[in-house]
Amino acid sequence: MRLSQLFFTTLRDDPADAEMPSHRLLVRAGYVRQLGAGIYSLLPLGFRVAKRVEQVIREEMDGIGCQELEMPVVHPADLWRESGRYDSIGPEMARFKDRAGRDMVLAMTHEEVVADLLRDIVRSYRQLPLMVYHFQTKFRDEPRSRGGLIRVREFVMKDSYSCDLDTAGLDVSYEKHYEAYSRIFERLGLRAIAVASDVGMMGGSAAHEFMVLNPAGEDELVLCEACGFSANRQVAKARVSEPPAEESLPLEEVATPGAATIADLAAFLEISPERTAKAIFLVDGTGRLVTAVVRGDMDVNETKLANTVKATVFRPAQPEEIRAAGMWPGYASPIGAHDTLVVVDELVARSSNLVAGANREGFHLRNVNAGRDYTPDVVADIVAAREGDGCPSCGAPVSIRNGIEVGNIFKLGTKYTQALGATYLGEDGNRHPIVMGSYGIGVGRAVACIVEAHHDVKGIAWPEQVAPYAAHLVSIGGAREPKVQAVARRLHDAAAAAGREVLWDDRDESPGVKLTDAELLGMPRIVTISPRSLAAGGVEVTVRATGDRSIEPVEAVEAWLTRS
RNA sequence: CGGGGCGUGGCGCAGCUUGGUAGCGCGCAUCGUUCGGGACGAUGAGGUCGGAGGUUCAAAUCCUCUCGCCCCGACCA
Repeated sequence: MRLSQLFFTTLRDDPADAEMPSHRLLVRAGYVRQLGAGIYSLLPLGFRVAKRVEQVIREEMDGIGCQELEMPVVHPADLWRESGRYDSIGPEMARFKDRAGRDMVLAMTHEEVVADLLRDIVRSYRQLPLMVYHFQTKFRDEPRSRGGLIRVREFVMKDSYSCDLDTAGLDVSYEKHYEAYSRIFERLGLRAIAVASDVGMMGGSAAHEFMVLNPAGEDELVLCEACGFSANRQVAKARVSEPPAEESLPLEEVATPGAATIADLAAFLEISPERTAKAIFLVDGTGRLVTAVVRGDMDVNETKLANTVKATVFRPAQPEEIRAAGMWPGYASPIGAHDTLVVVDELVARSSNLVAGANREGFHLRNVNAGRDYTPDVVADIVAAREGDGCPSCGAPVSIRNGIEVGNIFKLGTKYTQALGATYLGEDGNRHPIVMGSYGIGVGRAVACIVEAHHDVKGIAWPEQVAPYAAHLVSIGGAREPKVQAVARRLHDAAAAAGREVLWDDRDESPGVKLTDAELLGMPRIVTISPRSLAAGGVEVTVRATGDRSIEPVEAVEAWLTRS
């Protein structure tokens, strides 16, 4: 491909709205262009990268016996009504009516379609197990897109679905995906770590997310260097030293004027925050007030809390709502509370003689003991793991890092097949729901993560497996140097003839421009052809990632470019 | 949805406070010189100042509304 013909342009300046390296470089080097918030075009270079990423994924999916197909982007709303998600999913799903007035949706995912296909096609246990996948555009109207290609609203995802007779079969399919994903990210040049994750609104029994560490990542991971434990902070258990066993002391009210925060309270009473209990008030989707009680030095993990009380969404409670339940914001505790669900963290339940609110402005109570002074409705692990807490597996201190989710695998179970009636007739003569798993990888996000991991101040440095072209020929001297032109054309044409197209910067630009652009674009090898290199015996080959350069005979480079 | 910021030629920006002929750098076009690290000279093209309404003799500039984009938060297979 001649650069003079390529539909692209490089930018000398960083685009004003790009912050992450991947965003800046992909725009600046002419790989992508933004159309709207979270909506991007892939230019020819970007498209080639995406195709190569897809090919890696395709090979690994095919390798585990997953069959490629294609399912629609536009779905009748009725299909989503059958699974119940038409109503349970919020405004992030785009809805519209067709000309006949039928409700339609833009697909966010394809569990329903798979289940619909299964109920059409699968009759007997002999037809299972089965795995299918496709690459398809998804539209999710995220409340906030950000970070260039990292978080977008429209994107291509590889999603696959396993369909098994039972959960034992699901375990096998899940494991196959786990292994395939590990190989995929390895091949893509991504150091992805699998972390246990929340199953969220997808339902199901187990899930892993494949995460790439990145300071700008939106997920928080709890990692243990000692034993390799890893989990999403949303679900990670924290091991904290056991509270001292003490005799319960009598309740004692103490004036704490102005001490409405844990920090103020601890300072005022000259005690450690560990000796206090704090109450957090949330209202769930049904309007129920949830009072969560954790130790003063810890924070509530809303995901854990939501799973504990079977809530889907929370909002912070208003002060009036808290007072209506018999508690006083700033000086609150569940003592004497009513009309609220009291959820107490395990650690608080096991602690003795904590300081907690008196539900009276300016007063706290010493020696509060759960069970004696108030009755928890639920006792559960609801706190967020902290940096330095004990690893739940080995006890060593954990660290907390940000990560970007590049893939996920879910054990779905029978949620969708039951709702849609996708069943098979078993060996036992009975009808059973098919057991599903679902597995996703965002292609564009993977591309962005590869750039995050493979770039320097000069530009991108693609791993060979995903580079849009294996080599970038830079001819120096232009039309004045027929020998240079001839060698460049020979290499370019030979590679093209061998089906291994290379990029050739044949533009009439100064050497500085061409070399700078070559480094920005990031092909694995930059081949410089100039009077100087020819005089030295060939062409100069620079390894983009390392900067290593050497003069190679033209024949050797030609052989390398054309080998299959 | 809450908070903050920004919309001026393809890109990056100044001009706005204090209304009065729209500017700079890069890029682009033509010609000439140059040619291994973002060259130089000359000439030139290109802008409804996001949009609508208002104030005014006069609006990029002041006022109102509106659209879009970015960042933080909330949210999120």
